[in-house]
Amino acid sequence: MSNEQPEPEHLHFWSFIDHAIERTSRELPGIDPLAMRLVLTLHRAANMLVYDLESTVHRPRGWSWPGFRVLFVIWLSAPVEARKVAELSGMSRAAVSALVNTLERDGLVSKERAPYDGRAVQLRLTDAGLEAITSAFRSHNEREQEWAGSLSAEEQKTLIDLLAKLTAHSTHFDARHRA
Amino acid sequence: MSNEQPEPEHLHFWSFIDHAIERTSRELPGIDPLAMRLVLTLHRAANMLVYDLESTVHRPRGWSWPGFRVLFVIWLSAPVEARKVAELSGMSRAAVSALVNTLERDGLVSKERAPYDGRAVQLRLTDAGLEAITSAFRSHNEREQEWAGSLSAEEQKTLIDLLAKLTAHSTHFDARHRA
DNA sequence: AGGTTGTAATCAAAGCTTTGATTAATTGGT
DNA sequence: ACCAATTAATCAAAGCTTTGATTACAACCT
Repeated sequence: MSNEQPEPEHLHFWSFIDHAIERTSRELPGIDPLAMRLVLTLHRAANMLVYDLESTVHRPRGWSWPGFRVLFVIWLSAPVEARKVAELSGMSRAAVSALVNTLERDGLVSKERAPYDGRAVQLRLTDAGLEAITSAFRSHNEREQEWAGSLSAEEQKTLIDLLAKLTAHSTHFDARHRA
Repeated sequence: MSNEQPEPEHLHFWSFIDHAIERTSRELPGIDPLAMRLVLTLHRAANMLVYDLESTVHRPRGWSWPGFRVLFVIWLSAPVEARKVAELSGMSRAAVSALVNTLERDGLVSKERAPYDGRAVQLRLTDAGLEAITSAFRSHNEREQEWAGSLSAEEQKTLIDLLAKLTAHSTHFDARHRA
């Protein structure tokens, strides 16, 4: 395995996946290049999407993508326990706890002890939080439409079905998940 | 918009996307539910994949997914400037700078000033870094095969093509990207 | 009632990421 | 030769995330 390829100038963002697959499957036996391309492509697509939505929709409003996700879940299920927000959003409980602190500091979320269980905390949106999430959500969905518009409705459905199948089957080989 | 739905106990990870789409498209006119489902499904699939790979392959070896990504890029393009690593991996230059510091501290990467440009830094793997990345990459690809195995080869190709189309077309509506 | 076990939330330490500012070196125009 | 504009890397501050430990409360069992 040589580290002395002298021409990384010829590598670019769009060609790197091809290069990586060519190089690794040539040099390492037993690699599955299709699985590798699937994971690299999926990760890159999600990253680009998140970066674009965060920088065009959320940061200009003064908040983050994780903050949006938490507000979104609380909006659709309030009053809701912090534990549930973690489950629904796919975050850890500690991450939700930290995030809710900043959202509470910014006046978007209110927190109070559950009357039926002294351990649990119930979360709700404040009026400002409700105003913020509905406005941001519209803008967010407009941007989602820009992205989805790359594909026909049929293609979008196919993509959704394949992704759903991928995640559904992850339960068949004991994929690790949070909590 | 009522926040007083009293039964978030009936919401669960797998049904939340359906609930969110039903609720938002009922209450907010002009929302595109298909675009929304596409983005939610894509984000969730990528998150689950990353979480599983990181917790089964990388953390047990004592490193992180971002560390793996940087080692991977350096492996396939060394000697390479930090700026190029940022471009190829889709990270910011500052993130690469910070990450390379920890990889250097851990003895996996070496850093030296480029002879032809006093600003640039050239990165290479150390022997330990090369050993680490080849071993981790095999294990990583085995896990990728578990995930990809949920789909037939034809389905995998279709999924890759649709994701590639999505990202390729992102250039047509001035999607924001790093650097 | 008392004690064990389990669960919700939070804390602590470490790491990654972001934006914006700073430093240093190169390039290009005059 | 000189000065302005770029460019590479890094720094600084703030925020998010992770794992593992801690605190507080609840449930169960005898």
